[in-house]
Amino acid sequence: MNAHRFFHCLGEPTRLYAMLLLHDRGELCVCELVAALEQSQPKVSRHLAQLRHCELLADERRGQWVYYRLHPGLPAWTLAVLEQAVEAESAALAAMRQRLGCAKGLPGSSGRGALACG
Amino acid sequence: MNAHRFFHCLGEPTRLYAMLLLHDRGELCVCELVAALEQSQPKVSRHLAQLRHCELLADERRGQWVYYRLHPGLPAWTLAVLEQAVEAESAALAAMRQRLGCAKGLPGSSGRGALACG
DNA sequence: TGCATATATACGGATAAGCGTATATACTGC
DNA sequence: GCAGTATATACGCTTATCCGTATATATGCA
Repeated sequence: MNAHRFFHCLGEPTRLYAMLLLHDRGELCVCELVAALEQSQPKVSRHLAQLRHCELLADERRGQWVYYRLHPGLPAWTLAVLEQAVEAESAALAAMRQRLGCAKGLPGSSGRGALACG
Repeated sequence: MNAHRFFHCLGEPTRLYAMLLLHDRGELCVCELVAALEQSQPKVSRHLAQLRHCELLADERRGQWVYYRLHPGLPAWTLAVLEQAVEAESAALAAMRQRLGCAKGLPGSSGRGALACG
């Protein structure tokens, strides 16, 4: 894993936030990411594919859904970088977490802590 | 300082290595960076200007030379990221340090530890 | 089989990045 | 002023990046 390649991947907001969300939640399916990121499905899917090709993410199909997670082979320094980014982007991350909580009709969610959602 | 902007700046090898060298050495003039990075002067200068505009670097002219250093206003998390990158790029960094040591005819250097240079 | 949902990809076009070359600007010392 | 060194920028070009839209593929269920 090359440092400038890794940073290049994180240099685009949709990719960075997807990485941060997956670091935070362990795994998420594409439609959850689409909801949390508030971006179009093709756009999110394309960026996920790119992160997958760079081996920053791993995917697994489960029925109708494809779940993404951080690639298990990521070196420790990349995780340390992500944790710094979590700190730097805590506000944006909080908003995305809330959108995840509010996401309805997603696999396994019957309102996942969505008590405060309008 | 926005995380994806910062990562975007580090997503290009010349810029990343310039940042790492400056993190390592405190300050360097452009011709030292040109020597260490083994890239053309206009290329290095352009990337330094970009890092300056993004407020990742600060510059100071001293006579004929312009010295660059990490911008004093950089938030702590960016420095923590750079330190992770130092770890990831230690081999490349070692080679660049050696080229710096060997650089002759540079301001203030009469062969700065250049004993082992061919 | 046929339809709905989830996800991926192809296509075309706009914009941004990056580079080499040439040149401009700034400073030094004669 | 002039020559030499250091640095910055302009120009033209090529390639990469990113996006919306449309469509293809995969799965589940009636």
